[in-house]
Amino acid sequence: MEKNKEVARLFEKIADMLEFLGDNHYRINTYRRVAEVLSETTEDVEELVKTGKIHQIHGIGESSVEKIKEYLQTGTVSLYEELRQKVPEELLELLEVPGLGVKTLKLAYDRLKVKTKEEFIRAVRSGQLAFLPGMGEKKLHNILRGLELWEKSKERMSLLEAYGLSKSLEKHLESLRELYHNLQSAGSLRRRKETVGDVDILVSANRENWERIHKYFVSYAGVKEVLLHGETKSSIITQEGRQVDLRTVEPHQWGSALQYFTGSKEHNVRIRDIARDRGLKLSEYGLFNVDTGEWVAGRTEEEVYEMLGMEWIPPEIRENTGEIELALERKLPRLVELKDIKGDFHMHSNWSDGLNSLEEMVEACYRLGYQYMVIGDHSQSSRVANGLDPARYREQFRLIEKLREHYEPKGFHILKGCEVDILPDGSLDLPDSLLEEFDFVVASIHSRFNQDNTYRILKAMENPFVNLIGHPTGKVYQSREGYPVDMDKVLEVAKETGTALELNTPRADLSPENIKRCMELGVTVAIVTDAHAVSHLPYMELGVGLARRGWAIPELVLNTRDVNGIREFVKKKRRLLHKA
DNA sequence: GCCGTTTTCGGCCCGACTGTTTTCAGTCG
Repeated sequence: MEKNKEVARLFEKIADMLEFLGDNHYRINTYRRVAEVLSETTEDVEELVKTGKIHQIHGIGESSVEKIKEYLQTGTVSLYEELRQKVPEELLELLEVPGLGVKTLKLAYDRLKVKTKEEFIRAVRSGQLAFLPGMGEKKLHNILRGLELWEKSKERMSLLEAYGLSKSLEKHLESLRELYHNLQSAGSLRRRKETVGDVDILVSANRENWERIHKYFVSYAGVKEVLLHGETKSSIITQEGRQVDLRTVEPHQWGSALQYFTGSKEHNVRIRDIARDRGLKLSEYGLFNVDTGEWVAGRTEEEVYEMLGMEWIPPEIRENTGEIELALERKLPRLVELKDIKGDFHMHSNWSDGLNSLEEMVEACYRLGYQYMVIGDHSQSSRVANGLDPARYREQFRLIEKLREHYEPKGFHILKGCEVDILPDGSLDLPDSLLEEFDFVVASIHSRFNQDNTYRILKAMENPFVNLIGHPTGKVYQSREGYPVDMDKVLEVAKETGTALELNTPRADLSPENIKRCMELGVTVAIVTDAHAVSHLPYMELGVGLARRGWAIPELVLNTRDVNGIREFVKKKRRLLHKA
């Protein structure tokens, strides 16, 4: 799928360049749309061209197909080459900076003759930019802050990016399957941290195969630079500037190495202390008797923890925040697992701002083995997201009812739902008379992110038809801090009203601390993917990991209930609030 | 540039928010 990303990146660049030149924005938007479709599709672009299926994809027209073909044949597109002559390509990379747009870059280019990222940053820091029309003190300050955020975000990647990258490399290594015993990503990715520095892939194999494995690893298509190429360790930098390390160990070292490279550092320091107290020494090569130097354990992680007198500890909670004490007493709670998950509550179709049709989303959820799904397209006030008005929801109901005839007999349930906007005054974007007809309602804030929004959330939870508060803190990783919100009050009212709080996987906006508090107070959490395409649905695995970091137990995770349990959850709140 | 049960032209990307302004421009979702 590297080719899909390459072509998508190229179309994205063309769009940016056209925008810089002030081209027709509908045309620009088309290029962006093609890029999006290509990067989200699950099929290989070369295959799509070969079979001619590319012509059937909505949003990709004749002109785009020609450019894709040209790229696949020649490695570039003539329009792109032409644009490069007219546009300072490197400068446009700064469009990633929050608060910086094409107009500001153009202004600096025209007036200050700024052509590179370096030159632009220098112009901002030296105050030169301030002399340009429309540039006040605050604007300059915001650009500086944006630059800081941008530079910081380049240091670490989001969990989603790291996950995608590791999957891609795992797939690459898959063709050597007969050469190794085990393969797994370790480090903060395995611990499901919100941000990941670099991806660590660990492989156990017989020593004679190591050389071939490393050689093949560095031949990955997305490599920009090979930092290190050895027999036990190799490091590459990808086109996106991300580092991936590969380490090889012998099969009998697998468990101790996985334990060692998973961390966290704090957890491992404590674990090694415990080993020392028992006359043992723990390293990535195994657990050894200090006196005799004899190898004691290391084949599996379970074996290592067992020899240290404790039960196996899930990677997501290895932070030395109490998990070791509980493991020694063998009193760790059973955390929620992917296999407990019976459905997803928040996703979009192309009825609003999703990429795939409702039919495609339904089929994909069915194939994931879920028992149910909730479609949750945006409501009318989200105009950019093509939100639905009551009439279109009712039209969607009819389609859902039709699809049910096919899926219900298979034991798969399609629940009518929506993601209704919580308006500035805390009221909802849809009338109660319509909300009542949904099987499940998600309510979210999509405006006024800079103010305290506690009152809006509380008011929405008081509505008997609202079952889940979408992305309750408003945080979006690396681009938005989230609005101030009084979590104590939100948790209290969530508990009182029987409303669940959303752990939104791509945003990672319910922190492990907040999830822990939900667990302590008995507030139900729902893990959702907020999928805008079929390809996003498997992120559930990461959502479960994020929940586990907050020590989430199955009893308080809504997705572990069966469809009757969900209907009961909805009914219970309606009964409770109607009485009041 | 793409699309079409209003179909080969004309509509699609609108409105909030912020900041620099005195009536508007840039960014973002």
